[in-house]
Amino acid sequence: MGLRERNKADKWRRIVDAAGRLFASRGFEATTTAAIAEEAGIGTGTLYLYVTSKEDLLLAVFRDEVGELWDNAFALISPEAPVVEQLMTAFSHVTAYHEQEPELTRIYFKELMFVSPAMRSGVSEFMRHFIGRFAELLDKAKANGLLDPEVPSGTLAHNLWAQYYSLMQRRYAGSIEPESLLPRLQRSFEVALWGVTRP
Amino acid sequence: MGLRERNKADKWRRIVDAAGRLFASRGFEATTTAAIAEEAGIGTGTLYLYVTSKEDLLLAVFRDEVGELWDNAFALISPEAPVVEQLMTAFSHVTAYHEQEPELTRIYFKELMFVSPAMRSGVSEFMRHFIGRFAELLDKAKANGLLDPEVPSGTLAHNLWAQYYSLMQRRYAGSIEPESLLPRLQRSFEVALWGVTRP
Amino acid sequence: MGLRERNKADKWRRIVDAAGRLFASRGFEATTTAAIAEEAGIGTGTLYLYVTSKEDLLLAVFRDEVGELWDNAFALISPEAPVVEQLMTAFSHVTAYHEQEPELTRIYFKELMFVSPAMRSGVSEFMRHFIGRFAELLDKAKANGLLDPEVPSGTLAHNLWAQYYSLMQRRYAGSIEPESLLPRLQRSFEVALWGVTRP
Amino acid sequence: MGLRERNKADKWRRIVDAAGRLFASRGFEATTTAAIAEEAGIGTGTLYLYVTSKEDLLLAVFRDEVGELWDNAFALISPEAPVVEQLMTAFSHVTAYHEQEPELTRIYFKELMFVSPAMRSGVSEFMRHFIGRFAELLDKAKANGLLDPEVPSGTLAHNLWAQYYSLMQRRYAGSIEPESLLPRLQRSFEVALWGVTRP
DNA sequence: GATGAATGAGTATTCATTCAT
DNA sequence: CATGAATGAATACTCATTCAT
Repeated sequence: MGLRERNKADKWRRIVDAAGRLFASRGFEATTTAAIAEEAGIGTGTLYLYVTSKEDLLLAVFRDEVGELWDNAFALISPEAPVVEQLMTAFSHVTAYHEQEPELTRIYFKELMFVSPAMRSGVSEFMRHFIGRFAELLDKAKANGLLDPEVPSGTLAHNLWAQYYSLMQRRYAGSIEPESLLPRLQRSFEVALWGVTRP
Repeated sequence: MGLRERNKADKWRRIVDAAGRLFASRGFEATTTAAIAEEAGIGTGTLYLYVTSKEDLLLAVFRDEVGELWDNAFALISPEAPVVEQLMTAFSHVTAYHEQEPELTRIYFKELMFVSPAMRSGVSEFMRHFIGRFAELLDKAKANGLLDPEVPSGTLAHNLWAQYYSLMQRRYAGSIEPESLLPRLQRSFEVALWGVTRP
Repeated sequence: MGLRERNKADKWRRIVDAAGRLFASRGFEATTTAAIAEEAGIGTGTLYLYVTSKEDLLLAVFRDEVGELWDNAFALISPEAPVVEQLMTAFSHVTAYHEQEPELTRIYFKELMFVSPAMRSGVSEFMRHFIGRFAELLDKAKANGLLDPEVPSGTLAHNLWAQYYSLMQRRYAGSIEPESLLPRLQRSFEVALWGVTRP
Repeated sequence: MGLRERNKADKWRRIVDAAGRLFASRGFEATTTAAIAEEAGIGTGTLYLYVTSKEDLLLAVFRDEVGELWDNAFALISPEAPVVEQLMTAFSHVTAYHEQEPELTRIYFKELMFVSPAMRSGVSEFMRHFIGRFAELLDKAKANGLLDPEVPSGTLAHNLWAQYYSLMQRRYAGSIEPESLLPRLQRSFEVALWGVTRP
């Protein structure tokens, strides 16, 4: 990596960090691109050499933070544990993290679903990736005799994700209390897997 | 009903109809409250004798239209049919209707989840009501021997609703194609009910 | 006074009291006529049977409160005291009272000077009246040998009033500190009367 | 002065001129910021790179116009003339000018006294500056034997200014006739200086 | 006398994005 | 590569007042 490239990578880091900090403390709309540029120590115009829009910047922050978060979450799973336990291990790690930055999380769930066409695929891809990893998890569970081998892993993974997503949306829209999130999630999973898990 | 009351009810109808029409054709943000008032044939200030905000108006339109829609959808169900078929009868009625007004539907799924605190309970209540009706449907299915009586109806109803909601959000965010909506929904339901339906 | 008249006088009292209370606590612009009507226990339209405008109402409150205030202030004066002392007796009574309701006082000095043509004479008359009483006070002082008999009482009274008014405006515009008001006023009067008072 | 700086100074001039013209012809409230921007040949947003609010703009116009006006007024004074004559020379110049733009003058006296906290110091400073110049004038008069050296120049200057200000407010509130302004002012000054001027 | 439903005018300001330098 | 001055679109909501009942 040359000096120029290192310089560029460094700026990119400063931008993503600055944006994350500001979004978390002020909210998405209340954060101006000028403030982000200043916090990152660059000119307002320079920002647009790195991203195409403010939304794009949010996506970058999201991918950076939440991608790593899920990677860590998957690493915690014991493939021999009962399926619901496996799921809860991963999801409770993620929700615990999100609870530390409720404002930023709120933004993710509010802004990221209805995003401009250009960004849409970025979000979809992200989700597809992790839904895919859940499908793999389910396949492994089948191999370990923990799950009915007949049930389609892909669709089941989608369903589980939808359960999670729905609950998180309601949580961060303010419709359900923080403390009821995990119990509800566990019950959702238990019911979703009712009749297909093998002792 | 006295003259004044009839007059008031009539104005309310004109307002909700006008708002629905305009939201559907121009979108939520692009529709000005002044345009709604004009379309309804009242003064701009009069609008606020009936509604506390533009958001409140959207909620009114939603309740008015979608409430009836779901009432009709439930009326179509044959309680003796297999559970997935029952579900698909109701949901396909609803989705078919929504496909006729994609812009308005998009607004519902985009705007109505993250609504200001004052309106939040209105939305939650609406959903809880229809999720409750699905729970009743499941209870009946249990009584008819179509469903494992052990599985908790309430949580299962929530799960099914989350499946629907998730798919609709992706559909109207532009992430999945219209024609794949119903097949995906059916597969979701089949998997969600896997191992708990009784022939 | 017949029952009807008493009723009317009673309502008028309730209106002026309500308006005074609300102006003092919320400010002039922030107080709606509807709120005043409610506080007074009458209908919104009824208000306009007693006043012609919100401004008119402010003037009524002003006359009611400040008229009595100045009457009391003049009653405190000892005509044999040195002129500056006489003045300070009256003015310090008035300013002390005003300091208890700074918001309302602010409104008087901000709103009442530039009032719509219809109300203008009401305000002018009020001031002329009390300036006239100061002129009388000065005439008495001349008779008592406390003041140069050559100096025109009317113009001098106007000057003293202008000194007071100017200081009060600055005080309630926030340009000078409360505690410096009286010392400044006294110095102003001393200089205004420099060379014309007789020991 | 570089090109960019000249460009900026030029824009600032165009803005202040445009605002002054529009305020004078339409009034303060009736003048929209959009109209000012258009008249100045800049974008509506650009205005706010030069000014923090519409009120701030009014203050700028005031300082620009009235500051120069008073500077010219002081230049006309002959320090050897009797004090009242010196004062009238300056004040009559100012009032004559103001009479040419009564609407703008009305705005100054109505809006500028009760201004938002952020702007307050700007107004105070302006007045203090010119009151200070009157104090100097009085000091010179003392040196020339025209004024009792005992009387405090600062307070007397404040008093004279209050006389002027009070009369102007009444004039532009519509309470006194244009033609009576100068005679009243002269009488006010004569009485204010009664017993302290030396032949 | 009393009511209160209806009216409708009216605008400062922000900020994502661009592009000339 | 980097900058930051310039742009301009875009609108919900309040509330004093009236007048039909």
